[in-house]
Amino acid sequence: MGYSPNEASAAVSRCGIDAPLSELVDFISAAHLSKEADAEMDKLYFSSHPLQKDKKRKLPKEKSHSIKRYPKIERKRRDDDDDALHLPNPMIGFGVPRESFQVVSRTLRREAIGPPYFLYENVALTPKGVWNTIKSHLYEIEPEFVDSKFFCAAARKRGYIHNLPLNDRFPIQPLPPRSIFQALPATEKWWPSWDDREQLNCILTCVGSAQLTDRIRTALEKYDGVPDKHVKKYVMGQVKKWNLVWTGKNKVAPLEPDEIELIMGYPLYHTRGYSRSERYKGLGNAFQVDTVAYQLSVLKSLYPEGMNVLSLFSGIGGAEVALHKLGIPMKNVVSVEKSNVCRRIIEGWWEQTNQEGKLIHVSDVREVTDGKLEGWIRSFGGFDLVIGGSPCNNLAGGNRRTRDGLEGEHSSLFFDYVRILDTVKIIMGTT
DNA sequence: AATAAGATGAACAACGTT
DNA sequence: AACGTTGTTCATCTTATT
Repeated sequence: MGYSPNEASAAVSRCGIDAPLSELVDFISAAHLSKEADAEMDKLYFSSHPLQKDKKRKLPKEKSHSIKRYPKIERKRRDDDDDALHLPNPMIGFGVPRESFQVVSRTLRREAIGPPYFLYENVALTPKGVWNTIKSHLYEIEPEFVDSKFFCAAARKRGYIHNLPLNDRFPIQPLPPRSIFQALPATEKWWPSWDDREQLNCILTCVGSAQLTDRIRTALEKYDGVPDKHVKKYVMGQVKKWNLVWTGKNKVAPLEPDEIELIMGYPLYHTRGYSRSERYKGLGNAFQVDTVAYQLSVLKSLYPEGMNVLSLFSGIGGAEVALHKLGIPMKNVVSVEKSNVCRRIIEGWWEQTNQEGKLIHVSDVREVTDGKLEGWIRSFGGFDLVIGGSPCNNLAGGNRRTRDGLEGEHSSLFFDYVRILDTVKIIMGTT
């Protein structure tokens, strides 16, 4: 039962860090560079997506007499009491690398304009109305919904609200592998032809059980070649639900923590030294580094001397890692994180990467009082970036028990993010 | 006491059909 | 327009094991 150290180290060698890059996802190109920010926003969020339109157009045959190309959207626009946000499809936000569609400008309310810059993150698929509430507390800025499958080998649908510039974004180099085979080359020899996955589903905090692996193996061993239709369907359903990969004949297994570290954009062994449960939890709750870094990349030219960062709900330090990988120096970082395991992970990383800046740890957002903020701001000369994703526990689809919305026990800490951001802006005199 | 393992659906969007 | 189908999801809790 469980996974032996041998399996674990074998799993490390499954990772293809230096695998060459090639196109695997079939992108539809579209050249749109709009100067009309508002028109673009409207197109992006209140109508069908431009890429989707092109996709439709490229289909060989189309029933052109049909008026109902987007029945759902039409229905929504009529019915909804503006409590449902439109998720872009494909979920590429204001643009992703290697895709010509880009939104390069937008208009923000005066009180939303930085500095300080800020970036807020949470899961895209919340209960209805949540993102509208979040948006209403963050200067009515339109969320940017991005799926990390455009940056790495796993899906990760997230919403980001930020006041960052949009022009001249750039990704971390080298671009990470985006297919399963590139990210996990050793799985290819065991991969059945009838498993058509090219990318993984979202990395969660829990993994599939060994019993499930056994059940799937038993089901497959009855067959010599291709299994029956219903067995195939059962297996595909389970491997997708639990994000399993092929590690042997008729054998599937969950991803190893080391593999997840690389897919999520962290250094290998970023979370090493802690229990598997802690590693899965920390990584499952984390930023996908490349995705966030793409949005933060515009700060590099603005802060060549480095930044003062207020990192809320830091987790395993996704924001810090992203800035570091972008080559943006950190002068002072105030990192707020409840879990002491996560705090130690950040501290370890801070040491290992020889950071010259100063790291200050706070264990609870409620300890971040006006007075503390005032002290830091006086000492540093202000925060340049306030970044963080508040707890998603009560919003996430995987939560069977307490998915009770933004007012839930943990997710309501969002309002502390708002409180702290507001206070920082007031003290810095930008409102 | 810490850790691992296993069991536990529903909400919601996307897509298809009628 | 309406309705059914398919698919995805930063989790929580209890129990067993170390």
